Formats: sequence, C-alpha cells, structure tokens
Amino acid sequence: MSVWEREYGNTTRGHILALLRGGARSVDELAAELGLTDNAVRAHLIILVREQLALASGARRDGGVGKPATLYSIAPEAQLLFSRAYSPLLAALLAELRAHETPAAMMRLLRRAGHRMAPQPASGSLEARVHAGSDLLNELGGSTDVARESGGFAIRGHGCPLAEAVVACPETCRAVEQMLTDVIGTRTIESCDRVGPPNCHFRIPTPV
DNA sequence: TGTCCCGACTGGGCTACGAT
DNA sequence: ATCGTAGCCCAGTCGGGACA
Repeated sequence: MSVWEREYGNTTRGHILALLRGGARSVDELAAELGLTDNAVRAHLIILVREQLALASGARRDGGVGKPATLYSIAPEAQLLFSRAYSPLLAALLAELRAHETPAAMMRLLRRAGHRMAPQPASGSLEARVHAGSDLLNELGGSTDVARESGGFAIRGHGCPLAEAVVACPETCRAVEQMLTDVIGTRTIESCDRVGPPNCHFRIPTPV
C-alpha cells in the first residue's frame, strides 16, 4: 500500500489527487466528476495545496466570458507518494548485488551510498548533533529518539524506514551508519535489532 | 442512550475578471 | 455599464465516532 493510499485511499481528497494525476483540472471539472459542489472541491483543494500535494498550475479560458478558470495539478513532490516501486526495487537491487559481490565489496558500496545520502554535517555539541542525526532519520520516515547511554548517546528507533531493504540485505544498515557518522561528525556504531521486524539502534560513543 | 465534536458538504451572497 | 463565469467566504446541515 502506498503512502497516498494509506493517507487518502478512499477519501474525497484521494479521489481529487487521482483525478489530478490524469491532468490539470478546474474546480468545476473536479466537482462534476466527483458529484460535489464547487465549494466542497475548493475546500479540499485548499487543504491539498497547503499540504503541497496539489498546486494551481495555470488558468484556462474556454472562449466564453468571465474569469479564467484556475487549473489545479498534482505537485511534483506528491508523485512520490503514489509509487510503490522504490522499496521493492531497492530490496531486489540489494539482493542481486549481495549475490554477486563479496561481503567486503558490499560494505564499501553501502558506505559510499550512506556518504552520498548525508547532508551537511551538523554543528554544535555532541548531543545537538546526535539529535540532528535522529531528526534526519525521522525525516526519512523513521521514528527515532535519542537516549543517553553509558559512554555516550544512542539513537533508538521504533521500526525502520528501510525495513524491506534491511530484510533483503542486512548490510543496508551500514549505509545509515555511514550517513549518521557523516552528519554527527563522530563514529556511529550500528547495533540494529534485525530479529523479526527491524528496529534501528545506533550508538554514538563520546570521543575521548 | 443522549450529547458533543468534527469532518464533509451545501447554499447563498459577494467579489473578481473579461467579453460585449 | 452590463452580463456571465469563476473564486471566495460564511452560516448552516448532516452523519459518524467518541464518550459519559
């Protein structure tokens, strides 16, 4: 099930997004196709635009008089919500790589991938940087928090944003480990729980 | 079971805009 | 200036879920 189906599946907003995927439409066109009034459609569009899932992409005049109709389209960023292909493709790709590469080569590959994923290094105290790492994981779909542990900190997850890939290829956690190391600016040690559904756990020892 | 709350929707009135 | 169309705003209704 895609993010879009989970969030909007059988709702009016979901139907509006589905129609907009087929091309830009005016409020009246959407209302006619949905069997609603223009005002009802407008209320949903306001919310969809606010959530950056739709946008006013232009205006159209059909030869008649009056104010040109505003055309609404799906926002480019929203297209990602419809895809269910990324996760299985990533899992399949990793499984295929794993079958043909040596373990050492896989580690190098995933560390380089993690390095590519890392944004600018965080600044501030170690604690602030660990929180920045946790925030980054949450932005990527994780649900993590920061805890103090003896000798440093830990980022603890409730679930894993890359669960499907981790099941196919447990070394995937190395990419996240490298990404966190780059962002936090100090050695991050992956100790994820992969017994059953994966759970993130990264230790960040205080540098001596 | 009754009440309250909230989301979804409708209808009416108004404004904005462009053609005649 | 007038008219037709589209957009915006607001008050009100309706139905479903939560809760005492």
